[in-house]
Amino acid sequence: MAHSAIAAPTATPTALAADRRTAEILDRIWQVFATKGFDGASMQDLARAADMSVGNFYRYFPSKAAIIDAMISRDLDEIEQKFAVIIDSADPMTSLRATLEQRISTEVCAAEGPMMAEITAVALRKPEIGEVMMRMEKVITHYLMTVFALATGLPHEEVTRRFTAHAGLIMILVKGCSMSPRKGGATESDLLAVVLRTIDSVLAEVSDAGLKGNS
Amino acid sequence: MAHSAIAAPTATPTALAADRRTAEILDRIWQVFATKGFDGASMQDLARAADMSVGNFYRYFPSKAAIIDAMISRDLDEIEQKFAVIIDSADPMTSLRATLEQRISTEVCAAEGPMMAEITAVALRKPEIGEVMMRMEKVITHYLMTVFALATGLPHEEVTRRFTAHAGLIMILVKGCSMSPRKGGATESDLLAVVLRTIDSVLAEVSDAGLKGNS
DNA sequence: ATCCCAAAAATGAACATTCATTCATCTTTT
DNA sequence: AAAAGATGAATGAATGTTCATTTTTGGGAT
Repeated sequence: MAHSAIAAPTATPTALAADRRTAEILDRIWQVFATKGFDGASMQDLARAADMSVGNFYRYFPSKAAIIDAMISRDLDEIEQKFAVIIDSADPMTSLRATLEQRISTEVCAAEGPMMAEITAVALRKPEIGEVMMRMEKVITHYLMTVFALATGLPHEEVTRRFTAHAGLIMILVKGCSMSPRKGGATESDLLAVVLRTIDSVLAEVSDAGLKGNS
Repeated sequence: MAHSAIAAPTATPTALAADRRTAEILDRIWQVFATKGFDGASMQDLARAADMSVGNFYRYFPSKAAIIDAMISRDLDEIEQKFAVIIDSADPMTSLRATLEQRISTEVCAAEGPMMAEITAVALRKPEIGEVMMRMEKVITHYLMTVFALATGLPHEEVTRRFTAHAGLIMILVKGCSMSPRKGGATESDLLAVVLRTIDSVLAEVSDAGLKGNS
């Protein structure tokens, strides 16, 4: 019943084409969700935004939940790519910090905050989507643990035991920044600075554990 | 056009009765919003939850936005009462910390997180509600500044200049906690501890500014 | 190149619901 | 009995979903 709307990349070229098509559709409709909300956006709205007929739209997304599902999967793909770069870098911790700073300060698009807020709200309301979101946070946490393990030299298991909550705090901060009401376009620079300092202190705490443990 | 759904308490006894009535209605319907969302909840849903006819319901709330408006005003009233206690206490900073800890760790109701998430999402989507929410955050910030001023002995104006961003961070943390997905019922205690430690360090930073400035 | 055709993609009208909003009417209060 | 409170059926517009039909695509045979 609960299946990913974006199929895992199989060998079939048709499947790849379909994936590209759904990705293109997502590009066109995500703003509708951001501006009208999950229930506020009608299937006809979405179909029109995707520039296709209603009937055809149903061929790609049988429900709104499937769309959110696909969007989250897609975000996750982006995040995984970024983590791959971070983990491959010479200094993963510094690289992570840089990525987080960019994520916080850059307003990728004015509609990204509302989108994140909407997904968060829906996740708390609909269990099916809540699970998808939780999976995403689990994966992100896992990557963070990998970075922490690399940076401290501690075993992955110990890092997980000690710093999972730190990962949770970081995710709250990043989310909170993108969802904070923007006036001139970006989050107020003062708030941004304080949040960034907080992130630094969280990361420093992790790094310190590595120094002490490896003495 | 933009008016508060809960009228300011006038001298008329009728107005007081009306306020009590709307408050009672809010008590009955806020769960509907939390479980179905802003657009997902229909007027008939809300009227049924309020235990009255649809037509009568419109007499109290001419629109959904008016309901959210009233809910925010009501939350603000609660918050103002808490701040009144904090400011009157012997050690406002410690009292603030205690209140924040309670706010973070207590799950007042299972539906409060979804409600907060929903309001946040709607605020970013509908400008009319965004303004109301911003007013609320402005007021909260003002109260925090008052506490900070009391605790540091610094003038209100200087505190505002230096620590408004700190207030923003605190609000992000509190919001983030109530909106983080709960598994067993409350937020994971580990995450809670880390968040509380962060709040402590933010408050400590403010207090330190007082010690240095008053030397 | 050309023709053919089956599979896939795309259409949009149609149907049954549901929703927001109104209002003539009834009931309670003062 | 006047005023305020409360009712719920009625209306018209929107919405989710389906499906019979049309269009496009891709590739094998001529």
